[in-house]
Amino acid sequence: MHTSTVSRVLNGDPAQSVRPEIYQQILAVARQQGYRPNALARALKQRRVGAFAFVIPLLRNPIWVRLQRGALQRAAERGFVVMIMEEPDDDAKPPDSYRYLVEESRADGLLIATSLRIGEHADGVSIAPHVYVNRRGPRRGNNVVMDEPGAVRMFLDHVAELGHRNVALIDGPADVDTVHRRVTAARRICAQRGLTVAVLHTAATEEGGWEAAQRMLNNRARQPTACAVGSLNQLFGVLAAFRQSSVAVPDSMSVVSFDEDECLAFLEVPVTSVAMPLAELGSAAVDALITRVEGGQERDLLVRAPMTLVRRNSVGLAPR
Amino acid sequence: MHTSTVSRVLNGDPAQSVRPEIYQQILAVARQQGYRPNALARALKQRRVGAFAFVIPLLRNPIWVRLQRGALQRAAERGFVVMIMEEPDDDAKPPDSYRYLVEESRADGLLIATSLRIGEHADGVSIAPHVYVNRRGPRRGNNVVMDEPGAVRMFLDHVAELGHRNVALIDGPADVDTVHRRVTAARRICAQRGLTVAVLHTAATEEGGWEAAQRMLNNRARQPTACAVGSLNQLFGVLAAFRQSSVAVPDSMSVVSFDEDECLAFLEVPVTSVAMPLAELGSAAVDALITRVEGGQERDLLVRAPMTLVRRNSVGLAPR
DNA sequence: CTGTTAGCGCTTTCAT
DNA sequence: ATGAAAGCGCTAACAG
Repeated sequence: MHTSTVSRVLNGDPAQSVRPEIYQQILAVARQQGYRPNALARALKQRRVGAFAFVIPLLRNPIWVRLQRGALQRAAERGFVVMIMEEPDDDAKPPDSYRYLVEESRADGLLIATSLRIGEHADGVSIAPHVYVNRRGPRRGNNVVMDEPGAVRMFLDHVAELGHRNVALIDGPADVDTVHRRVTAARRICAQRGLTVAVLHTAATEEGGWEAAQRMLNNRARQPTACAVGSLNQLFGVLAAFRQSSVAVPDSMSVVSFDEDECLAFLEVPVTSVAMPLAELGSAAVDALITRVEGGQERDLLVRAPMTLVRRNSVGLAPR
Repeated sequence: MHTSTVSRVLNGDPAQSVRPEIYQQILAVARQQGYRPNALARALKQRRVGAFAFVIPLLRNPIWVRLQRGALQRAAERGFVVMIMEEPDDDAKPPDSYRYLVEESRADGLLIATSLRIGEHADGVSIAPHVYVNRRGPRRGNNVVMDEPGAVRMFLDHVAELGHRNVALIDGPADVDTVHRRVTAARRICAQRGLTVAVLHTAATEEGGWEAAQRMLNNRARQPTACAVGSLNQLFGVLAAFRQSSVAVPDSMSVVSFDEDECLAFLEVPVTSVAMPLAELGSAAVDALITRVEGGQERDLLVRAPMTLVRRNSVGLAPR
């Protein structure tokens, strides 16, 4: 009287055709012996591992942990484990290179959040179920992103209301997808409202922020009075540059960060930020991937969870 | 002429008893068809998955990514994949609760870097191969840690040389193992040298750092003139508190961080830090775990890679 | 209701 | 030097 019956009981077979006494007995013995079904054997049979691989750039940027957290939690809820694969920030491999995880059936699908650049992707992951997180891949239907234009609008609404007419956007390299979307949105919205916007692309590091801020300050024409900064790391550089050049925040320059982090509240001038729904992005991506794995409808996803403007002290009235 | 032969060829069977022509042919076909052995089936047979689980607290603290990076890279070099398991910082589960990953044979072993507190651990993981990373577990032989006393000494040497006699240590809760080791070392070394040391335990957050710094400043007796701070997050709070109380850094107070991060160079007063060998810690932990999985000698490990004092501007001569 | 059987894709004796 | 066969631990289809 065995193994298959046990299997049925432990998996709660829908056709619950097991005598209650046996049922209880099996459960009891299993619990008592601390029995664990071997996930490998099960996966081998069912052709489904119950695991995803999440490819992320290992950056010193707290936003990724929020994203990870959202994804890990949702995956756990839905019975999947997630293995994080590092993408070294320097020499980034094409997303393609993680396909092997699915081919070896170590993973059922791929969550891809590399620092992928536009046009950089060979269309190679297509065979394996995958979803691009916070980036758009080569094909429609596999992308889940946040409302970057909405974030930009939130920044512009806030500073325009305080009288700013000349703004700047300090952000990462132009070919990074998120950056591209923010920049495009900024240009469009500013054009509509008759604001001028300076866009400064630079490395997503403290050093990069410092350099871009210098560049902005040295440009004589139409000095911006408000600027938004793409990442927390850049923000430190930007603030340092302003400090060094004695540009007072917010009196001469208003500053908004697109990365929210608690440390912002403790800086010399607490910095206002736009808090994006990163955890929701992570969980939405997992849901989307599960849908794909189960053969569901492919479609691009815009995470609609609300963003919020976290008002601190780095934004003020436009000078003069 | 089949499957077993193919297996032999692809695994480079030591008893290389395959005719060269067949050998080449198999290799060619395999490459051409993009054949990937199914890791599951192999694992099932060999009773070894080629995967580790790394249990990490998902904190907004960049030190973890360095540790992760070290571990992931080393694991990849040695043919293992690593899945990161989140340990929610609030309600931390006992390390025991990840044993199931090994029992289900999803992982060959566990790297445990939870915010484990002293005495909190049921001795439950013992069955599964595991290694405590940057923390000491209940049993000897499974711990790999860094030289925290060395870091403390580096701080004390540096400030003592500049004439400081009263120092403080602002760090996490007393029952966190790393904190415990730093505090013990600080007390011992200070006693030896006739320095006084104030120890302030607090939450490992900006808020915690702020609170502890206030507490330190409000204590009338023997004001410290130099303090070390356990984590980057706390550091922001500490600096904010000093700023608010008009305590000049480094003129009235020297500050050293035990977390190194590039952003420290861009703060209003660039902060000196002790840079710990975190990547080496990660890779050493992986090596140790592989040793255990392969049934090798168990022993505690102290990562000996050099620490360095990153001198910036937050440390000065003792006042008066 | 429950036991028997086959097979997931691979490695590993054991024969040839 | 290679093929045949068994089996890792599980699930699913089929008998009884």
